[in-house]
Amino acid sequence: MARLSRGFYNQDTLEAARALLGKTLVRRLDGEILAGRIVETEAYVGRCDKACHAYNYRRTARTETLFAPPGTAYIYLIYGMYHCLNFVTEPEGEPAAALLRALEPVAGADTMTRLRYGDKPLTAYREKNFLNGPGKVCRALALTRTENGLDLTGDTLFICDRPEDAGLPPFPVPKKERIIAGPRIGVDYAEEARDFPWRFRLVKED
DNA sequence: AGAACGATCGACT
DNA sequence: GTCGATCGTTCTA
Repeated sequence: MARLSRGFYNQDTLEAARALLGKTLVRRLDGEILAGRIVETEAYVGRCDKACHAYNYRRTARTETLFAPPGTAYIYLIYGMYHCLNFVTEPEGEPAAALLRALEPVAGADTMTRLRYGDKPLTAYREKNFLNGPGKVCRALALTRTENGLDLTGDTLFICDRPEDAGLPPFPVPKKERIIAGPRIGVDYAEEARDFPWRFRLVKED
């Protein structure tokens, strides 16, 4: 199965965050394949970014994963009850990562729905807000701190250019799409970094 | 040891 | 639009 190699992650974080849009994230869970098309990311760069956990190379038990080799999964607990998944970028020792913010479901939708909503009835509201947030994505993929540090070149969690690269049916890609950049969500405390246009979304053209 | 806070979400007005 | 849930991480002392 053709997946992104370590070399992909070993690049500038802003470039990686943009390049991840449209790619297919694959999660293997109990032999089943869960997958989604990446449609929203954010960049976090420890060297220069006060919103990054590892700003100014701050090294703690939590941020240790950000110093790992590129192509490592950085997963942390936020607000005491949700998790966020990041893809570590840049050469080892440069603490930086792309945060996964949203997916379009590609495979394993039934399982993802159950992980996210249990037996609650599916409403239009829930359909619309299925995978459009970092905590939601981690819930639907059953990712917690247990998976922190996973190697993205392994078999449990990885990224492909297209669903076919993981043996999945093709995803109907919209004819016209563009990338929208804007300020990141939830980093108002981060002084000048709050305004960095480091949030990237893949949106359909009108 | 204690306190403050957070890369969120869903319920509610 | 507002607000509370909930707890690990981090810093202070």
